[in-house]
Amino acid sequence: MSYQVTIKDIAKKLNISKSTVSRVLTGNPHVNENTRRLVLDMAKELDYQKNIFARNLVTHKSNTIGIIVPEFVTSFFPKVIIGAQTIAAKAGYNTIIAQCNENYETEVANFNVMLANQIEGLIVSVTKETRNFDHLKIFQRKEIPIVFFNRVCEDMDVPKVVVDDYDGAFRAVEHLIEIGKKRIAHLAGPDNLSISRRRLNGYLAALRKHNIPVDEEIIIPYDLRLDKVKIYMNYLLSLPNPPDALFAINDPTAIEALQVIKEKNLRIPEDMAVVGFSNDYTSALIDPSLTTISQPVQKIGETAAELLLQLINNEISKNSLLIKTLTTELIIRHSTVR
Amino acid sequence: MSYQVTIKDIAKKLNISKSTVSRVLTGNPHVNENTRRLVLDMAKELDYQKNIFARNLVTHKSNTIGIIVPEFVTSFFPKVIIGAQTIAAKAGYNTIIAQCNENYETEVANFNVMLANQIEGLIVSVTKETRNFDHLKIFQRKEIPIVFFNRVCEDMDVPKVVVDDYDGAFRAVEHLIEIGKKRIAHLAGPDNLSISRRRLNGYLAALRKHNIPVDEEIIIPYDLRLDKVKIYMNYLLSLPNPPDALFAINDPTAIEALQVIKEKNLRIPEDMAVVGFSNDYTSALIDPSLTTISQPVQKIGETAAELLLQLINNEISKNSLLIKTLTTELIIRHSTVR
DNA sequence: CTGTTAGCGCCTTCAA
DNA sequence: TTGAAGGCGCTAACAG
Repeated sequence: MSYQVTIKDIAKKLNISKSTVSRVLTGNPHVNENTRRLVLDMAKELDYQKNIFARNLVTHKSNTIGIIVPEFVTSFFPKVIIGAQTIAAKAGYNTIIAQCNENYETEVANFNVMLANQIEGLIVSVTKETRNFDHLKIFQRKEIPIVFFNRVCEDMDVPKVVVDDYDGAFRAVEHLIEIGKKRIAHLAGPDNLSISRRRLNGYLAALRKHNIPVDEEIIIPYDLRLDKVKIYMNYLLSLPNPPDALFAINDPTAIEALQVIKEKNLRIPEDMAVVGFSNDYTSALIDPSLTTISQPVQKIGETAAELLLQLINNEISKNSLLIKTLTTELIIRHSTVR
Repeated sequence: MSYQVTIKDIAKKLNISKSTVSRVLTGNPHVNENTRRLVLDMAKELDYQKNIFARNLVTHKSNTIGIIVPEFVTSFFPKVIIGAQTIAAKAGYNTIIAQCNENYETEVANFNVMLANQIEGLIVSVTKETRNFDHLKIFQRKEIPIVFFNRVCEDMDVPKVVVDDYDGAFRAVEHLIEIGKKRIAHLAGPDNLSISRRRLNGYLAALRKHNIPVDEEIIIPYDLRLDKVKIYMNYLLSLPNPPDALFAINDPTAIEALQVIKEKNLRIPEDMAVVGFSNDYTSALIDPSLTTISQPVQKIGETAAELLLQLINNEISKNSLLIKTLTTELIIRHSTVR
């Protein structure tokens, strides 16, 4: 690391005390307007950059928040990050980003990185493997505020930003019913993720509302590993009484399913209609284009960051069981309507 | 920020000196095996976490590298980051990630964030707007090593990780020629990006090798704003002598182009064959699937990080004009071959 | 092998 | 309005 200009250097050059220089640089008002100018000019001239490590050490503040996401492959989480980072930056906060490759161990490791960096608050969406939340509880013990989004831990008493998965799923399935489908399968997510459960419940509610019998045989929870989709679709399509529609937990799953259906030369949507969830970039482009539920991705990140900053600044109580639910939108495309 | 356990606390509890505790914690070998155990146990018991700000302050090392990417929307850059982060983590380095929304001002701001965080090295791919590189030169002046990847600044004398764009483009175009195409258009990138120029050169070389005349009329550089693709495609297709194939600078561009061609009810690949570059997630899924050049995405990140760590550790000279060129692969799909 | 000491660069009393 | 001094938590000599 090369030499860095310090407050001492500025003080020496100007032949004044370090404390005066420091006052100017911290925005302390009790400084002569003249000396302030002098210091500021000199700081600029020397290209002074505050040593944040020294500042953090003495102020016990890191001015940094963390974001931990389960993966980086779909565009969903990166877009959420953009939203969160924008808000954080406006408030003068740095952001540390970590992704977990959908791996629990990595998640725990990332939490420790956050701890080591003394972040003032954390925005999290957990991996699909995460069933144990002890690593999160350390943050609560240390009173570092946390905000969940998307994949939340419902048992934990912290603010969450979610979309109305129940309602989205409900409308997705109701749409399938409205176009005349009678036997709707569901490729569900792992039930440790609350989004899986909420979407499943929306699915069930829509069936019930329209007096369609629920058949456990065609409700398949899986671990979101896309290579499994083919197996489950083959199973569904080989049933004596196969489904005429599919509601998939998310778009990648739906897209995988579409490939299998196409390989079998079944007609979409006549033989099998498909709805996904998320409105991924790809969904509008594939053939047939995918009917799906879109989420306000960037807004999710913004909302989470706003919430977190309020918690950090004690503008809202850490214990307030705050859940921000954003709305979704049904986007109808050719996988359900020709 | 809540109370943090310090070396002092451990020392007090064990009634030994702080320096001994510190020795244990920094891996200094000159410590009695017995006291070492004692300290380690107590550290664990108290859940001690080293204050990295204090450590960084005194060691003048941040143990952190930075990665700046132009955008976060396509999966390319996030995947590169995964690769880089893996290598960095193995070497005990933290990673700070910043993305620029393809915006020059944001890029400059992000460079300052990196500076403020005293990163020991930086991995960068610049935005499509970046034509001025002064913000990079500050790093050279401070002797903070930089490694470029993908979108590099060729004038700067720093190591770079690229794929063989020239060769990839060459093979893409040669493939079009081999399937019988005679008039191949090119939607090129902005010429401030070297990848644009290298891919253009590969295109030109392939034409020349096969004695196909170069027609400037059907070589269109554009600013990578996808909404423009429609305009350019309409132009190309309305020419009195329209092209029978297209080589697009990247997959998103090619995919946009496919949409336009399909809307016009032209046959792909008979009337118009298309090749992209990158092998994005979507490319295999759209209809027709897109022939493209795939890049070893994660490997790019890994290579960049390895290079950077070597520079940081002075294992290679900062001035060595090092360019790592990774190879690409032609992936033939239905947009060129039925 | 262990303890003492002196800072790293900054902020913040306290006194002038 | 300014200066001097102490300390944040840690590391790294220097003694012993």
